[in-house]
Formats: sequence, C-alpha cells, structure tokens
Amino acid sequence: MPNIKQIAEAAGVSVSTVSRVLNNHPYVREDKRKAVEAAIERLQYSRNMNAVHLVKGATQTIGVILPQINNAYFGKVVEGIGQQALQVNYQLMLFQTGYRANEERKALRMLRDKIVDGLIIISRSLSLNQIEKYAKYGPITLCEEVRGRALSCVYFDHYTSFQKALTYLWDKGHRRIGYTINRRNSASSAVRHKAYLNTLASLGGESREAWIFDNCLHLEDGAKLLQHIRTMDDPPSALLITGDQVAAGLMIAAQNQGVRIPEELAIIGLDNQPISKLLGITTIDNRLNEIGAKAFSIIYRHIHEQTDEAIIQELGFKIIERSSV
Amino acid sequence: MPNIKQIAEAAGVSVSTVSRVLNNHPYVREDKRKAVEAAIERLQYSRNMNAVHLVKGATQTIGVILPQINNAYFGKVVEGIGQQALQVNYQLMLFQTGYRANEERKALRMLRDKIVDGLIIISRSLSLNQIEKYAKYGPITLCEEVRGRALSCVYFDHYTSFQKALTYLWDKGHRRIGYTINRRNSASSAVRHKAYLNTLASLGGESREAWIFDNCLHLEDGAKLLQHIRTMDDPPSALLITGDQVAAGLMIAAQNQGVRIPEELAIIGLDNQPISKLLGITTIDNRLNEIGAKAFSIIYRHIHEQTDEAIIQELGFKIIERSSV
DNA sequence: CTGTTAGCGCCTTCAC
DNA sequence: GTGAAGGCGCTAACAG
Repeated sequence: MPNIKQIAEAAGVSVSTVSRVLNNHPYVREDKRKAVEAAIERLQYSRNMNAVHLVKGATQTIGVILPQINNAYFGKVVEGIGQQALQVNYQLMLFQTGYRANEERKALRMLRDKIVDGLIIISRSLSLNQIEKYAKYGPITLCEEVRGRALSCVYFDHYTSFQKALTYLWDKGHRRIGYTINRRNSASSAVRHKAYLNTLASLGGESREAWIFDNCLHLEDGAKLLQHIRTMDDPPSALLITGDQVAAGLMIAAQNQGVRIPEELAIIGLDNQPISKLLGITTIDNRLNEIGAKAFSIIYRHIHEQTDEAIIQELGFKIIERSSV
Repeated sequence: MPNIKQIAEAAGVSVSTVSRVLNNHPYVREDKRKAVEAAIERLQYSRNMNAVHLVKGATQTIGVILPQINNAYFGKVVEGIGQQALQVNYQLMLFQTGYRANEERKALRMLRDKIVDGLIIISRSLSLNQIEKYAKYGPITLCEEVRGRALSCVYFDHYTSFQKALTYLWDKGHRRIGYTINRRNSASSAVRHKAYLNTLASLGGESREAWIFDNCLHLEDGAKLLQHIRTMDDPPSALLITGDQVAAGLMIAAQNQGVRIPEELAIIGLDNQPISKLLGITTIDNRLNEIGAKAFSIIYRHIHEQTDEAIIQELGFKIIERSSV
C-alpha cells in the first residue's frame, strides 16, 4: 500500500501538498489538487490513521466501560452515546467488563495509553479513587452522581425518584413496601437505601430488611423474585423494582401463576423499557438515552474546550402511570 | 508525559533496552530491568500505543458492524464476539449503522485506514460486491452464508431451520402457515422465502403472500402484528416468527386481548432469548453467542495464520419445544 | 546482553 | 502557494 510520499511523487508535488489536500487546507492551486486527487485514485491510496493519531495525539475514539453489552439498560445508554458520537464522527470502543475490576482497569489504561481520547463509565465496580487517578490522562464521565472530584457525570436523582415512587405507592394505600436492586454495594444502592428508610420514616411507615431484594438485573431474576416472595410469611404488598426487565420477568411469572398484579402485589419499574408498556407496568422514565447522549457531549466538551473542571449534570425523571399499582 | 527516550535516560540505558522490558523480551540483565522499571514507575511513564500501532501496522482492535446496539439479537452476537476478544486481549470497536449504507461504508474504511485489524459484519445493507472490495485491506467475516468470495462467514442454516419449523407446524396439524421477517430485501429473507414455498409445496400445503409479514424486529412489532392479523379475513393459524422479541410482543398482546395461543394462533420463535422461555414460546436455538464467538475466532485466525482463503462455518440449531404450538 | 540507527506514515512549522 | 525538514513515540534489525 502506497504512502503519502509515493503519492507526492506520482503527482509531482511535495508531501506537504498532498497532506494539504488530504486535510482540505486552503491555498492549494487547483491543478495540483487535481493531480493529487488523481494520484490518490490511481494508486488506491488510503491514509494510515495510526500515523495521524500519533502525530495528532488523539484518536477520535472514546471508550465505554459497561458490565455487559447484551442488556436492555446498558443498551439504551450506549445507544444514546453512539447516536451522539455519530454526529461528530467519533468512534466508540466498548469495554465489556462484567464488573471485574481488572477489566475496568484495562479500559482505564486505554485512556492513559492514548488509545481513546476519553472514557464514559456507565457502571463500575472500581472505587472512585482508583478511577480519579486516570483523570489526568483524559476526560472521564460517569453515569452516576459524583461530586468534588476531577470526574464529570450525568445522572438522574435516585434519591428523589425513590422518594416519589415510594410516596406514590403509599398514597395508593400500600403499607408494606419493598424494593429491589442489583448489586448491594453499588453507588446507587446506598442512596436508594437511604431514600427508602427516610421516606418511609417520614411517612410513618415501616421499612424492613427482608423486603429488600438484591441480585435483580435480568428478566429471569424477576421470575425468581416472585417465587421467593410467595414463600414469605409476611411479603411486601408493593415493590419498587429498579429495572423494567426485572419487573417484566416478575409480571410474566405472575401471569403464569395466576398472581394478580396489582391486587396481590403492586409493582413499579424503572427505565421505561418498551416491554413495560406492553405489560402495563407503571414505571419511571429516567431518560437513559439522554444520559448516554449527555455523557458523550460532556466528554466532547472537555476535549474541545479544554475545560478541565468537572461538569455535573442532572437529568429529570417522570413516573409513567400504567396499571401495575 | 514522558516518552521512551526519557525513560532510557533516567534509567541510564538505551531506548532499545527500555523497549525490551516493555515488551517482555528475554536477554535483559536483571539490574537494568529493575532500573527501567523503577524509572517507569517514578516518571509515571505509559506507552503511546498509537506509535506502537503505527510501527506494528496493527491495532489489536476489530470492528463490528451492526444496525443497532440496543437489540436483543445483535446484543447476543456482540456479547459472543466480546467474550472471545477478551481472551486474547483484543478490543472491539462498534459501528452502529442503522442499516445506512453510508455508515457501513465508513466502517469499511476503518479497515482500509488501519484503525481496525478486521471486521465482523453482523448485519448489513451494502451489497457483497461493495464489501468484497475491502477484503484486500484485512479479514472480513459476515454472520450469514456467503460463498465463492474473499469473505469468511459463520451462519446457521436459514433454509433448513425454516423447513424443520414449517414441518413441525404442519405435523401439529396446521395448514395455514405464515411467517415474519424484518427486511424484505435482506440476504436471509430470500432464502427463507424459498424455504417457505418449497417446503409447503412438498408438503402439499398452501403458501400465501398475505401470510408473510415484514418489518418485524422489535417487541412492539409483535403486538402490532397480532392487531393486524386479527383484522384479516383469512388469517394464518400458525406463524413462524423470526425473532423472539417479536414473538414475545405478540404473545403478550395476545394475553392482554384474550387471544389463546396456540389454540387460536400457534407461534414458533427464533433466537432462544430468555423471554421466550418465560413466556413458554417454542423457539429455535440458533446459538447467537457462538456465532459471535466463531466470527471473532475466524478473524483471529486470518490475522495470525495468514490464511487468506475464506473460512466458511455453519452452526447447527435446535427446536426448543414449549407451549406456543 | 546492549546501544545505535533507520524507519513506520503523517503533519506542520518555517523559509522561500 | 509550495517544499524541505524535523518530529510524533516506538520497534527492530544490525553491529558489537
């Protein structure tokens, strides 16, 4: 494969001239430009972008850290990132970490090693301290609330959304309210737990450890959850389920087993996935697509405006009433 | 940020020695190695991988062309690719094309421009002729049957699976059998259509244009489909649905509207997604994860064994009987 | 075992 | 407008 030098020779100009037409610089005489373009066409030239990346010190690529690609929640966020990236001709490099610290670290190193110009972390297991160490190598944006650090973020308010949802259930007459999460020790879990305790306390209601269920991420987890709840002596009458996949799994299992929703168990989901609409599940729209889009925009601003200070952005949410409560 | 030269100075050795320890070459005296490592640590050195990519002519990255990330079908395949890539420390670059020819072309150019070492095409709209032009720049593997070209592929047999599924429905007593697809003019659609016509002909059954439904890809499409079928004068009694998402959407809509499956309408899905299990949908397991994994392995072989000739690999499938037929 | 040196392919001052 | 030349950071002969 020819390089820029050979094109220069073929076109009878210097490499700088070739470079100029390659980069659409002005000040190139029309006939030379034509000659270069002809040579490029004739020799089937294509730029080796690695050389460009080296000399420019940037790759127009941003990395995305996520536990798994094949998941409705992460999928929606990545989609948002991708749509935005497309607009400005950036590429996406996906790091499927499975929440393994080691894989997350590998991705962080990609930033340090200049393989990506920035990093979006959709979900993580590494500590913020660990992550912050890499902030000096390039912009990092998390999809969760982070303050007082060299890290930007977009998020929606877990606390208030929980509060609103719990109150909603309370107003509908529920007095035994529980909730589900995925990982016990995630950032959002702590916030949610606090919201749960505080809200119920202020409503004068009861909160119980036994009404909190973890490891709920996939459809199947919802089905298992229902199974479990049916064996409980004093089951919750309503559940705040953090993820429509799980809510859907529970809903379908309930239909299969003749458990009436909401009469026997009321549920409210999260993420506003298509399936919740089909199943009539009341849910919270947390604008996942926009979270992804915003995350990208923030990275982009960091790169192009040299703004070093963290950008913090909160996105709103909305309860979508359907018939599962 | 320091470069290799500065590390060399700091450690009192030459750049080659630094390069050697960086790349775990043998033949480096222990004390020098230590000195280099110390300097790296002290100066917080990290390699600029773009330089490595340039000099090596490879990036350890492979590109994946897919219409959209947020989709159960593509998600499963990408997951498979990713798992395999992880094993050998390759990165994945995702190109979300939305079936736009222009976006697909952009991705192809990434191969030409050496940004990726190979390309996996999960689904496409560009012609094979167009794609084959880029094969000279690096290995390309499609997730569909392709023969007689400079393109490798992994696929499962649409024809036989259709045949088997149709026969299955026939044996269950169905005589008015239809099917769904996504895009009319996709590669698989032609094959499926032929399988449909041939199989029913050989069974002595009837095939009808009106029993073929297109634009079926998402959950919602399944719901719409049911709607549509209910307005038909002479609806099919059984449907071969190419995608469990669509099948699930139809199933849920049916439950909502009190349409009995399989009594009033039998369905058989495809992809063996988790949701089909929960809903009791009979489906075809086409091993999407493995398709992804194999696709990566093929690319990897091309890269490391210099095998230029196309690798063609067929994966089996299996009907999973549940209760929707 | 180790250092010197010539690239990898491109961009970008700087003079003309 | 245009070309010469230095440099981006690293690897891999080659010579010792």
